[in-house]
Amino acid sequence: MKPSPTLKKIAAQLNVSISTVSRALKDHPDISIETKRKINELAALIEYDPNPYAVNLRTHNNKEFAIVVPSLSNFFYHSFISSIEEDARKHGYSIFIYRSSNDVQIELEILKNCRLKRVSGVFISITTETKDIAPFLKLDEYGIPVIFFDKVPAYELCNKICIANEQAASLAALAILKKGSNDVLGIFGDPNMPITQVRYQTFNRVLVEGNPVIRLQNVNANSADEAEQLILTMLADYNGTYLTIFCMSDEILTGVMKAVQRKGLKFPKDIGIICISDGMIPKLFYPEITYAETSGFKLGKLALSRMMRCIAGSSFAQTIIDESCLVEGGSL
Amino acid sequence: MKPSPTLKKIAAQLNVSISTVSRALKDHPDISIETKRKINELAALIEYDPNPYAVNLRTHNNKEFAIVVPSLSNFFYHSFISSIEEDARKHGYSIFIYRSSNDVQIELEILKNCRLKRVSGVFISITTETKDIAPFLKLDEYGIPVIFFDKVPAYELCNKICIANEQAASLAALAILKKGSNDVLGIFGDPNMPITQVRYQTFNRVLVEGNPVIRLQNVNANSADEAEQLILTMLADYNGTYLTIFCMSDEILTGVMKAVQRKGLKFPKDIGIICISDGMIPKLFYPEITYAETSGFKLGKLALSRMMRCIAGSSFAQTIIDESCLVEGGSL
DNA sequence: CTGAAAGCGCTTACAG
DNA sequence: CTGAAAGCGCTTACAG
Repeated sequence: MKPSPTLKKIAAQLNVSISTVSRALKDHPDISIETKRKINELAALIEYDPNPYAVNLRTHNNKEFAIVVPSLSNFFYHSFISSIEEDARKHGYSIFIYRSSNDVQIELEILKNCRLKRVSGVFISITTETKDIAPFLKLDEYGIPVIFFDKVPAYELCNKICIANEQAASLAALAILKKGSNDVLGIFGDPNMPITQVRYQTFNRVLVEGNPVIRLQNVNANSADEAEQLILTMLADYNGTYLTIFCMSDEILTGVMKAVQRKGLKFPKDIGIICISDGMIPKLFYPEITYAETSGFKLGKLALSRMMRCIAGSSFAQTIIDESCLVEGGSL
Repeated sequence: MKPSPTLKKIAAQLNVSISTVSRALKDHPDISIETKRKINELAALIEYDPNPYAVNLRTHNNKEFAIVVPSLSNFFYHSFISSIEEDARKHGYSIFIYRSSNDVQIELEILKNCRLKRVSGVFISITTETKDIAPFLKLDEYGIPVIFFDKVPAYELCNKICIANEQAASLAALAILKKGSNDVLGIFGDPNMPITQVRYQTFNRVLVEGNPVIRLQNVNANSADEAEQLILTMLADYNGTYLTIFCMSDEILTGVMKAVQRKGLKFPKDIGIICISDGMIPKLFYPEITYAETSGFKLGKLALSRMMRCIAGSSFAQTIIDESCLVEGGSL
């Protein structure tokens, strides 16, 4: 195991003090040009680079962000991570990835880890069970900014970057109204999750406001498989051309598409489909599925720029809502 | 910004030396039970945790792995990352994520970063342009084990965890032979990539060995869109029931499925499809696509266990090839 | 323009 | 059983 070059070694070789080497390498104005030249030359030659642990011990400044998500097998989070990574690298930051597995206990451990490592900032999508805001405030006390994204706490005095759930649900409802569909089936995820509630309420409200006599039915499914079974059962005798299905998420869509394909239904002829999605799954089908977009990528950009402002000193808590938009496929 | 608790503060409050506190907290046998009790109590109370930067400066042991991949928008890498993260956390390790964007220059920067941070180990899937093995050997000189996975260098004296490309291609070919198909279209990615070459050669060899009079055509596509256009053109007049298509990757499959859906072809009746995949995309369709499995998840498990052995002192270079297996859908 | 010294928070060989 | 001291590799206020 090769020892790393240090200031000490450079100093010894050039018969100057460690202080001088340190200053020369950071281009301190006090040091003479000639000394700087000599030192920089040798440093380049032996590939000196400061030990970040020693630096951090003095300056408390590493360049590391942590991203904490409930799950890693999720396209939305991937594009968020991907988006952050891209910009972070440009700013010289490295990224820690942590997964809470939607477990509050693990989440706490991770937060502690972030605190111990004195990361420069934390991006987190909290678990569905997270009620206690204290551990986050604690990070703040240690000067570590926390940016919540996607799944955010109700607590107001914090930085949140959210998907426009209401807008997305509303856009989907409006698209259905515009299409003139009179029979609508809404399929939603876990009814206890705030995101489900918001999407459910908005979708229903907009739809009924727009068409008071619409025939609207809503169901819940906790997995793609459940959604598939539900649709198969509900459409057992279906051979019409009138129904429009709204899928709250990619997971639901996946199950619904399985059922629709199994029954050999064609859209938009036999059945209409619209969903809220990041866009990856909808584009796998032909015709592509029409969706209201929730972009992890755009969310990442917003989150990072908010983070950089926090690091620059802004202590102002802010909630930013990313705009959604309708992406038309041929499924409606 | 709250100052962190330190050994010094504990020592001062209890009128003992810093050394004693340090030893007590790590349950050193020298320290009396009573002293340990007092110290541990106070430490727990003020939530003391050692500063990892100070520890590292002394012990050169952080618990951090880096994962470097060419791209983050890739299901295979995600399941690899997800797999590593899971086990790493259990061992107390944190994960840095780096993306090279398939750019050698960025890859070099990342490797340097890993060296400076003295990570405990690096998992890397190299860029298609990476020729120079020196930067990796350098990490090794600094005592940082490198585990290559998926895209690995030709160089022999290193640890590689590979997908069973030959086996997967062979399994796909055998499945087609078993099915008795006489007309086969193989669609492959970038012909300059070793992975393409291996899959191409094996697939063709096994198929022709098994059925010397088989009608076999091969084409290349560099993207899903290109694959879609290719198929649309080639199948412009197709209305038979004889063709079987082999897709080398998820990306190719995505394009092919677009075309197949567009033309309204049913499998397995009108057309047969088989691919090499991690399994996510094939399961979105009905019937599900039959595929030879390449599991990022299993690869991750293998890579991590190899890494742990390297850290434990094994300097033995080893190439491990993950087994593939055929997952039957209804597309063949 | 340069250096000696203190200190960041820890660990550990040495001494008692 | 406990402590003083050296040192990991750096930065920076102070002195000259």
